[in-house]
Amino acid sequence: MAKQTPHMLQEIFDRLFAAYGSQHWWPGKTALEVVVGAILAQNTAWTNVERAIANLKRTGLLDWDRLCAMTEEELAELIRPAGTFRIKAKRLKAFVEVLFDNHAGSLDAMLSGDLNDARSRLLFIDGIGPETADAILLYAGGRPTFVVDAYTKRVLRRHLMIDDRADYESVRQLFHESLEPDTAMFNEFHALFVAVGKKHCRTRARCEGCPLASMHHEDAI
DNA sequence: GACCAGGCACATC
DNA sequence: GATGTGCATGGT
Repeated sequence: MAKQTPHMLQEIFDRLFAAYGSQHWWPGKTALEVVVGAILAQNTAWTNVERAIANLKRTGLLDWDRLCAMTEEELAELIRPAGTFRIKAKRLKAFVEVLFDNHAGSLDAMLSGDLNDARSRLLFIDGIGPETADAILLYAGGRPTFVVDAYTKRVLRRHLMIDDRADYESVRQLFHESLEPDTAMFNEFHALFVAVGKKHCRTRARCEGCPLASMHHEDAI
């Protein structure tokens, strides 16, 4: 890991924000929708997640009590467009079960308290891995935890800031050691990684005009 | 018709 | 502890 990493992360953020501005991810949506979206989005294109959420809204089932009451099979059928729907139905039910059994149905209670404790509680739920846990904590709970996704790794890898096989926790650690915890900034930073990743770092042919182009760079994927 | 998309759990070596 | 595989839809 490069020693100048702290400054580089700040510089990357500054450059991306200057280039793309505020991304407004998950704006104006409820915490419930964020949680459902985070689980449905696993290894799935966001357009498919939106179809599934639209199905839940249309039938009036995008509601904690309704989700708790319905069967896994009914839920699976509604979220089918999101793909891996049987697995995701089980995961949503697992989340809702913990929410009601351990936190009296209060998402606020579930996501509050010591950040590491709250994170551990989420990770203990079947189907909630590190990225989904961090997405829920950051976007639904407003907690300052960094969400490391495929784009984040790809961009950092491409700019020689991480080893190609760096695991999730080590990359997250990098952000938490290098930057002051700041919910709004972490939110923005994650979205900016997706923006630059989609536009420039997906293939080697797209480096033209990349805001990070003059930074240390690896041409190979 | 591959290949990918805002992963995760589980099996196996 | 690292690597491989199933899950499954819709877009490119």
